[in-house]
Amino acid sequence: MSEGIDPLGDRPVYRQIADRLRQAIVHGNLAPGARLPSESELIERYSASRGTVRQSIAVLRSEGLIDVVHGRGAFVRERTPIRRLSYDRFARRHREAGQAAFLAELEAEGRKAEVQVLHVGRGEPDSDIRERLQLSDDKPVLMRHRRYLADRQPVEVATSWLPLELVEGTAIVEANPGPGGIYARLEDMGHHLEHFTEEVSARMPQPDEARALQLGPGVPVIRLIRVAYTVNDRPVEVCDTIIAADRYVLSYELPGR
Amino acid sequence: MSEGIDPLGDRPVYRQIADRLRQAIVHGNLAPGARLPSESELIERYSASRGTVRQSIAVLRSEGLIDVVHGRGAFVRERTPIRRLSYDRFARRHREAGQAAFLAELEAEGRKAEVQVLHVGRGEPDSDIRERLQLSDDKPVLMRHRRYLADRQPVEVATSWLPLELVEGTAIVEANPGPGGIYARLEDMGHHLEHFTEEVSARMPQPDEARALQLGPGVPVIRLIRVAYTVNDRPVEVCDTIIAADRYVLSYELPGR
DNA sequence: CAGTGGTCTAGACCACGAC
DNA sequence: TCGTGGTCTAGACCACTGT
Repeated sequence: MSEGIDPLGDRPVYRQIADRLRQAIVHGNLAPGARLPSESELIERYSASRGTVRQSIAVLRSEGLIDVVHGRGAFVRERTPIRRLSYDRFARRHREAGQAAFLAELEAEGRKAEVQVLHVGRGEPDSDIRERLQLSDDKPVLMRHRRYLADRQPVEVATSWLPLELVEGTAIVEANPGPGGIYARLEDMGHHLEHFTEEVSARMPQPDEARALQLGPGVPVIRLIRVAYTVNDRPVEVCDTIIAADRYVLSYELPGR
Repeated sequence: MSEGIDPLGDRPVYRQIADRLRQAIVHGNLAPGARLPSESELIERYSASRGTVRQSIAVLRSEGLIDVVHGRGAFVRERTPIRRLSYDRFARRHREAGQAAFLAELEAEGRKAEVQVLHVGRGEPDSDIRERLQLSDDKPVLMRHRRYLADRQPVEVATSWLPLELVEGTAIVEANPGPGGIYARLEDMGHHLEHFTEEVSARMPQPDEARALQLGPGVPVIRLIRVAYTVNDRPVEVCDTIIAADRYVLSYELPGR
């Protein structure tokens, strides 16, 4: 029973099988959460070898369409747009209310937010980060590395870099910088944050990122590099964030002129 | 010669091989453009079967680290941040200068920009697009589908949706809407564009997107949904853009308060 | 032509999950 | 225990790239 597969066609068998399964998924014949036919079933249905069938499964995996669980089977992944970052994320009123951006956002949605401070101390940023900080090579830099969870699921890891001479001896070098986070502390110190820039790109995760964010295969990450500027366009912080792309939507507002 | 691979370890052999190769890539021992050892070489070096070696190559492929060319070999992918969208992308002065945003940007960088209008006509948007347009189901919608190239390489495909009753009989329903693009035409008609929102997410491409953008495996896409508003927060256009993530960086500016 | 990667097969053993 | 997917092997034939 070749079931409409053409072993002699231009398109390889494993792709033809993947096409069939993909069709079923996007057309809803296989709903989110549904189990795909097992490998044995596919072998029989398409008269293909196990290797070929597994290759077709790998295609759908790399497309992020399914999750495969050892001993259970392959399942259509749930399509969840989930959350969004707002463009007024860094409004001063949030800092004054004693809420760091992440906590404020999630609390507004009734979610449980958690911040894990993984490391705080002197660090050596990549040259492009240092460049954004406009800091010469001999100046020491503070690194703050942390992970953010929403409803116990990791959603992003972030690394902040600040000139050490600016923050030495303040709460910013502590694991817990106090209410409102480090931006509130910078404001306390008279460093008013005038504007921010954000650069957004996307790529596949590195293995350590996939681990830290518990990413399934076929899930990319969004990389967000934010620079916080005080008066005179002086950069005071660079924050390098890796976001699980299946759990986030970023939202921005742009002026028309 | 197992070359330090442990066939009995917890970590599967193919992953151990992938780890070695990845190390060489990120540490620069294998520079961008360099050729990886051939499958035969890896088989010998690690005393593994061809299947296992190919599995390790597949890992690096799915991570977007290498490109494999039939008959030639596997090559370390070039890391090219390339271009960036600016936050003043929709400044009115560009429209007045008769330049649509994409063309203006690339020209400023000395690149060759091209726009291919693939389809213009009535279309049926998804319900979430219609929702963003704030248009009831019975109202007809104009669809403009196009592809953008930079230096002959496709970088994004975009689909714009506009209320048909707003644009019927204007240049906006033509393949070529004239200097400054459709935003300039909307302004001509008195629809001043006051602000825009952009939602950014990322995922792996669907097969048709991979084809249209000539994406290699392991390259995600950025999805950008922009809504253009005229006075009274009235949405006049929704633009749904799929961007090759290895060719773009998006750049935004945020106020501090 | 030789060397490369692309596809496919048939079989083996292992590890996980559910009953 | 049985069915599931995870890993690995040895071999085959094909298609593309370069000389």
